[in-house]
Amino acid sequence: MSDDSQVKSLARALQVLECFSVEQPELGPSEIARMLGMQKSTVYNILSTFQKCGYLVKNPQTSKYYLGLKVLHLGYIVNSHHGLRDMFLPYLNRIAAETREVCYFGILDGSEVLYIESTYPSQQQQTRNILGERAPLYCTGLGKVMLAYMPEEDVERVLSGRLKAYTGCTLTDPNVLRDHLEEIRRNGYATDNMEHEYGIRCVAVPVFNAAGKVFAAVSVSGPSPRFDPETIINDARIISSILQPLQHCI
Amino acid sequence: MSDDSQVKSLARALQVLECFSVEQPELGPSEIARMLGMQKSTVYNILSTFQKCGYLVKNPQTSKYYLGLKVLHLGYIVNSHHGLRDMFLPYLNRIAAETREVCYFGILDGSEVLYIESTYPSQQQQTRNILGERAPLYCTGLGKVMLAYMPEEDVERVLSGRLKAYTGCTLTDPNVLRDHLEEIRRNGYATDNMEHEYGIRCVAVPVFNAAGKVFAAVSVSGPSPRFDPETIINDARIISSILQPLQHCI
DNA sequence: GACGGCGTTTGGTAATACTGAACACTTATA
DNA sequence: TATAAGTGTTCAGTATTACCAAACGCCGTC
Repeated sequence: MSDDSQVKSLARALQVLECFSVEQPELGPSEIARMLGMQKSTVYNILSTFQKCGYLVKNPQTSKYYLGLKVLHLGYIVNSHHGLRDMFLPYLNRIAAETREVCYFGILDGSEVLYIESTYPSQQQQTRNILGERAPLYCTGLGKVMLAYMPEEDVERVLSGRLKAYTGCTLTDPNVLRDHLEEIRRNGYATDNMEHEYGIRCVAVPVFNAAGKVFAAVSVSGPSPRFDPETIINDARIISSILQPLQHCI
Repeated sequence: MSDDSQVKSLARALQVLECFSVEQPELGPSEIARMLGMQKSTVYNILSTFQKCGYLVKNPQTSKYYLGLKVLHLGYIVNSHHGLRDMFLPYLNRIAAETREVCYFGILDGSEVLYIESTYPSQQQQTRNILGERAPLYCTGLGKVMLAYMPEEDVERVLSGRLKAYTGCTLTDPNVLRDHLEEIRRNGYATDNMEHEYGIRCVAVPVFNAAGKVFAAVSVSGPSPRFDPETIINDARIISSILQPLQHCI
């Protein structure tokens, strides 16, 4: 595992690939070279190789590059291998229908929530793809409920990191958060009181694997006025009962 | 664009990445080295670099590698950039509900259909993720209806390729297919009479971009007995009318 | 206990990826 | 209109480094 057993040019190339984002889906050699402090021509060679292999596509209008459809296929293999989405989707649909709220399914990936799927109470309703989106653990319902059931050392690593305040409601004091996690464990579910986004409240329930460790969570969320204490308890109960057959079996 | 302006080590590394598939989601250095005719230690270095960057994960049980969650994020960016899934999903939900059949949405990618999304008539119904799956053009409803509206030279390139018979119903004679495409253009929709999978029939309608070129298609499919001639015409009409607002606007 | 499989480590050399400058081109400023 | 600053692209030389090959330790089986 020594550093010189790594292919440095590949690591550099992957850095280039990671410059592409939702905010900046199209980039040229100069932009990337500036972002990474690399040579323009070096970036160019990397880009044109990715293009030749189908991972990047060149926009002939702008001469810039964007991520190609080939990466979708890789994502498909991942999903198929994990199989989580397919396994959970029918349950998520039921949760959205019975709570009449938008339902989210996310898994624990390092110190972030990785969103896998969302479902909606009505089929006609406008929806959007969230696969691949990420959010912090400490300020989202999904994240906090996973944090509450994670090993202490992992929790401390998260709490000792930067706790950015996304809204005025975000809990950024590690001590307050520790007490809050204790309360979540008592309740068996977490709430998100507009800690990540203004006006959005949510209720989240953990999902445990066969080894008894939390690895995912399911939430319903919506406009804050709808989420009074009674609704929250009721929704948590609905989610828990629907997810029951999936607990401790993966 | 000469071949030596490419980063060869990157191209090799991407070859390694492409060895992973739905059928073989977990691979070790020896297996990959055999598949590609490369040196075992070379592959090992590439694998461990991908691992360090998060694109591969090592299974500690087997010491083999599998695709990590990071590639999902790249897929998310692609989707967000293209935005097709989000744009089409509400319409696909309506199509599934009104035809009471499973609805598929695929786009043209080279000489294949790339499936983007599927929707189901009932929300509770079991469903599966198809994003990233691919199928040939000449023997699927989605593929044939796109083929019917593609430029002649592209059609000929597909027809001159290998036309594998997936079932006894698959059309493998280029001349028969040419006539068949003419018929599809007359009808405005394509049918798939168990040409790709036994027992499955389907109806597919093309989607055109602002430049008037076909770039995607939508189909409904199901068990063959349900698809009598009358139902087919009716379903085609339903799909066309629901998709109407999306035609020629992308 | 020898063999064959695996993933991993190592050193030396031949391949090659990066540097840096120049190119052709567009856009915007003077 | 001329200049300047930006872009993507090309090219040669050099210093990096990625690959080859063999050996390692480990786990099975024969």
